[in-house]
Amino acid sequence: MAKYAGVSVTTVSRALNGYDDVNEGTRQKIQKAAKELNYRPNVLARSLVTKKTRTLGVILSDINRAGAKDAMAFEILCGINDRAGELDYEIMLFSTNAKKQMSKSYSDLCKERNVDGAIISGLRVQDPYLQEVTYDSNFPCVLIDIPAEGSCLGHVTTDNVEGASMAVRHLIEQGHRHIAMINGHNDAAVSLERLSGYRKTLEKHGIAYRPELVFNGSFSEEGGCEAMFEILLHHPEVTAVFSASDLMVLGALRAVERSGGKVPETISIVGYDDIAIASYSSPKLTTIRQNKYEMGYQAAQLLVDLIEGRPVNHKIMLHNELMIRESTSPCEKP
Amino acid sequence: MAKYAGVSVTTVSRALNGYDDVNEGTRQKIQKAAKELNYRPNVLARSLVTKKTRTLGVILSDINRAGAKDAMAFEILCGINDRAGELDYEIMLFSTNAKKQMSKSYSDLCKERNVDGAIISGLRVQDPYLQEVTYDSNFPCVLIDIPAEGSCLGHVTTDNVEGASMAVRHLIEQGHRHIAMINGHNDAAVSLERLSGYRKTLEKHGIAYRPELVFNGSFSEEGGCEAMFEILLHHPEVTAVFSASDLMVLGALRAVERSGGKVPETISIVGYDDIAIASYSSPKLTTIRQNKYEMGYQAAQLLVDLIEGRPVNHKIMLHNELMIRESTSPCEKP
DNA sequence: AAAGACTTCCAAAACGTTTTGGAAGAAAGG
DNA sequence: CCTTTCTTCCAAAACGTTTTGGAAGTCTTT
Repeated sequence: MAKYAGVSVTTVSRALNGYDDVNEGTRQKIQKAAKELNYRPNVLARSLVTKKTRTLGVILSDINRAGAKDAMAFEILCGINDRAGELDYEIMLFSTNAKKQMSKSYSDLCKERNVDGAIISGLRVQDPYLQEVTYDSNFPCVLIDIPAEGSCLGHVTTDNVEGASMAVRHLIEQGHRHIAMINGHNDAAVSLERLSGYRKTLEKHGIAYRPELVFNGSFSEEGGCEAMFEILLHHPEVTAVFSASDLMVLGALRAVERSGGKVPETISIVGYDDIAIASYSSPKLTTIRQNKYEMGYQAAQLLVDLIEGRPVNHKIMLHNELMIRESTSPCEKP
Repeated sequence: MAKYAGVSVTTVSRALNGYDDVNEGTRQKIQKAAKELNYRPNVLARSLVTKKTRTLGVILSDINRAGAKDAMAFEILCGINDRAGELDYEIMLFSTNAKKQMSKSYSDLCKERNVDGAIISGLRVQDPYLQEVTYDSNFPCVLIDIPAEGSCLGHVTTDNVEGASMAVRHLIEQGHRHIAMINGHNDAAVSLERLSGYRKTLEKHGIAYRPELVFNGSFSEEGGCEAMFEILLHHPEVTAVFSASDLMVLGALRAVERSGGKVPETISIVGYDDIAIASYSSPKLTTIRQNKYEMGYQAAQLLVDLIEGRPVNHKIMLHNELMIRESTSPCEKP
């Protein structure tokens, strides 16, 4: 390329990168040559010297066969992808199968592949690999729904306390007084926050918080189903349920149906997330809508800001929205 | 690292890469040093000389906000991700926003980022960028649902003729004789194949193929809704519809409901894809299940085989499966 | 003891860029 | 005409590996 244009490689580099110590005529000549040869600078070589790859690592633990139902991870990914594209960054998706998990941690992956930073979602709060990544305090990292502090760390989440509040307030406004909760697992920050919102709102409206009405549904359809059976069996006074995820509601729906009940007539349910299925199921789910796309979009923006050393707000909290559909109705018990 | 271990960089490289011209004692010493320093070889530098990045480019046109409903792209991605992980390849996701689309084509992206090969899905058959990638006949490339031939090209698809046949045969067996079809757009190979299967099966059972009963729903919910209105309005004799995608069925369902009909009582519908929503909608969709995960999985395997120069079957065709659920029933018109 | 065959190591080149520190020539100022 | 200051270019170093082509030492064979 340099020979073809009749100049040194230095000049090619400086011409193409817009430095001003190159004659406009020469620049033209070089650009013409570049076009003729369909020349693309080799990013590997460039990155080797600049130490920048313009690549974002993305670690999404729930990229797997099962995750397709609630396409949460996918929507987040779409947001990341769009913003990264706009900012001219590429995305490297890190898988981590069981085999590799042992030998190569995420931080090794990031280091080896030289990504400029990483977005992490879906990991349990206690995940050892999470610690590893975030303790290397010089590696820019944005966590989704996982609290963290550090100069190179970012945190994107939604207001789960507010979300849970809206859900429970909606049920209370419909006249419900005995409201159970199906929660996820305790290794998720969002579970604790949603529980707190549930409790706070109950108490604010003069309803005693009863721990025995909170069940663990481990964020799965199966878990939601089992939890709902528990509720129906042991707590017949319950007329409404707040679930920490729509997927668990889908399971709960099955439990209600099998026990001869009907949603929302015999029991009202409000979910969380607003997954795609929520507006097509029967009944359509009343739920708290999280803007997953926006979470990804903001995460990408935050990460790039972090990488490029701009001052940032380390924590971004998005608002949720109550979507009233068909799975809730006024309480009919006196 | 080399100094720390007291040997040359050459020896470090050869020791860590398992060459046999290094003394076992030295190897141990080097491995110990590597562990102590938490040394990871720089993939950029390595790739610069080996010309291999162990990275797969993935170009999924429908990675966007709208694509979340039918998470087809996502399931394919999961399959790719899993197999790539097993084979120790990483994945680079290529976004291509409108702005970039003009200046940088996919093949430029692939070349610049030095991926070893690419998997392409969701592009229209006529896409100019597609031509570009596939005409560079030395770049390993696997296309999903896009036919192509070439020594470095692979093609993964499902048997769409068979799938459409199963759908239509199911309707015929239920006694339906007037069967319309809602097809996608003509820039998708699968549309043509499914149409062919529809037509063939009709004729095989002595039912005349009527082109005016085939509508374009452009693979969208909205398109499916409009197509269904057309059918209801202008072809009251139709008692069953075969749709080339579940998403279009979702739209069609709305049209039927708004016109006062009922699925499957007044009209039977069978869809295609078996998206997640299909088994939760009301009624649950009878549909042709495509194993999207497997498509991605196979595509990744095929691409790696191509990259590593193994002999391959350039075309992989997966079978589909008829999922009978609630959107079809025996024909009630005489 | 010399020659040959192994074993074990390394220096140097190469990969394709960016960056650094000038150099050569032209223009400007005295 | 001699300095000084721009303008425009380039040679060389650097990035961190792998690969190539030996070199030194050791062991075997004659």
